[in-house]
Amino acid sequence: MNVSQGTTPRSRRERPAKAPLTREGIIDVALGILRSEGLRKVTLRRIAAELDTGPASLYVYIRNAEDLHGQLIDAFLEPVVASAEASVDRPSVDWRSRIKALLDEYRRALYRQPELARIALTTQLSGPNYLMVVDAVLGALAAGGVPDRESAWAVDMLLLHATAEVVEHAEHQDDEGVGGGAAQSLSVLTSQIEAVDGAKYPHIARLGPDLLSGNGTQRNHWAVEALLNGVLATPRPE
Amino acid sequence: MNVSQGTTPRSRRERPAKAPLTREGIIDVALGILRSEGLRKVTLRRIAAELDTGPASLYVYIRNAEDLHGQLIDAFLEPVVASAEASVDRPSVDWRSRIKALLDEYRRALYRQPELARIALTTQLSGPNYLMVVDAVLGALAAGGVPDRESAWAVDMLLLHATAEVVEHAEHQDDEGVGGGAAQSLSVLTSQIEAVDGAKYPHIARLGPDLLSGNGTQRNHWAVEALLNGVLATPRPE
DNA sequence: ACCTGAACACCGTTCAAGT
DNA sequence: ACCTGAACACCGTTCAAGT
Repeated sequence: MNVSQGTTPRSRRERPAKAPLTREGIIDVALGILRSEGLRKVTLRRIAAELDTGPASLYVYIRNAEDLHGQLIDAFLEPVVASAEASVDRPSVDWRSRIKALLDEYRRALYRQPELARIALTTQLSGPNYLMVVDAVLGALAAGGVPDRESAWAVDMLLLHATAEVVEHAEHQDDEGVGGGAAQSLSVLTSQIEAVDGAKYPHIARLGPDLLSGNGTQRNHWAVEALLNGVLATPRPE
Repeated sequence: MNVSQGTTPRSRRERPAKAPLTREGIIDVALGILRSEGLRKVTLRRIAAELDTGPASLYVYIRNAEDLHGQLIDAFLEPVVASAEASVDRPSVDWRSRIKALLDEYRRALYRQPELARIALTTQLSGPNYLMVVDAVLGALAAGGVPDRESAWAVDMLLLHATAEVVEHAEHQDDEGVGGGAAQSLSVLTSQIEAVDGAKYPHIARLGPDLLSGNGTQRNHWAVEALLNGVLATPRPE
């Protein structure tokens, strides 16, 4: 039961405070809203309301809204770390497969909340889970015989590529029309490319719809493979 | 002179309409605000005010705010196209150098307005200038002997990497403290990495500050080199 | 068809005042 | 030191009503 029809005006003490007013409590509430309603609803006003206070109170614990959003990413990276730790126990697995699995898991985690991927790109990540992912990738690169000098720059490329891919290909939340959105935009894109002026854009016209071929996983596995081959073949200057 | 102290209330017809109420006029005004005050100020309300009307009027010509923001990118890509066309006239230049120059120019254009880079990542670009950049990269890849099948996927990787790099490394506009922001955050990062727990993150600890070595151009040229080597060495599956 | 005033339903952040 | 009410200065979008 517990259905309350008609809002009591100004009922300030309906429930006990869900969480204490601490940094952790604030992040907890933010994660709850994020999981149930998406990042767009994770606003300072909303969090404050959930904690039965005003938005001004949060500024004792957080610097600003972006600071808070950045904190949320690390929590979403937990499953990636879990799978990374599992893979360390099985070092027999090919190092390339290990990196691919790691990055697949990383992308999967971000796809769960693609708005976070955009934030991951702009804010400097330094949470424990993110560091663990970086460390795991470095470990696999070392196992594959990639020298440290090149690994140092390669890990950035690999994670940057994975993050950007999510940002680019995530469903730009439609709020409506759940099915077919991606498929439709693909067909729109295909006809756009087929209609391209061959005189102005000869190479696009020549390749045509093959520019859009393959699914996400296929393209990504090829991309990672190419990235690794390139890293192995390209010494860092001087 | 022309100093008007004290605002006349409701002075609706102070100046003649700056631009006609058309899609082009709207984009023109938006570009003006973008160049002089940054993307954050390019709001529908602000544009409408500049056109002496209300924000509701804009919805006859644009679908929504994101639609408008997407339109602005192509204008910023104009210098890239100019340099691309110049390089086509000098096909003697090494194809790798041509791609590097193209991507340098592309990144430079986005760095002028890094907020646009973020939008470039999320919205499906199909403006004439963007298509021209894609075509130029494809042309250079073909000149380098990269097979069409691989070029089709490689062009995406190259531009995705370039765009993401801008999003990641752009000064997160401080609104204050113009100088030293990047340098300071680098030193903060360096000390963070030096303080990392070697037991938990052995690989990060081993590489240490070398993870952050090199400047943007050095890292980017190496990244493009590695990307190209990888693309040349990695056939697309089946 | 095009345009608009006004409203709706919100934002993040600051600050003086309280405890 | 911590917390708050209230204000400041905004947003994008919708819609009934006008022309």
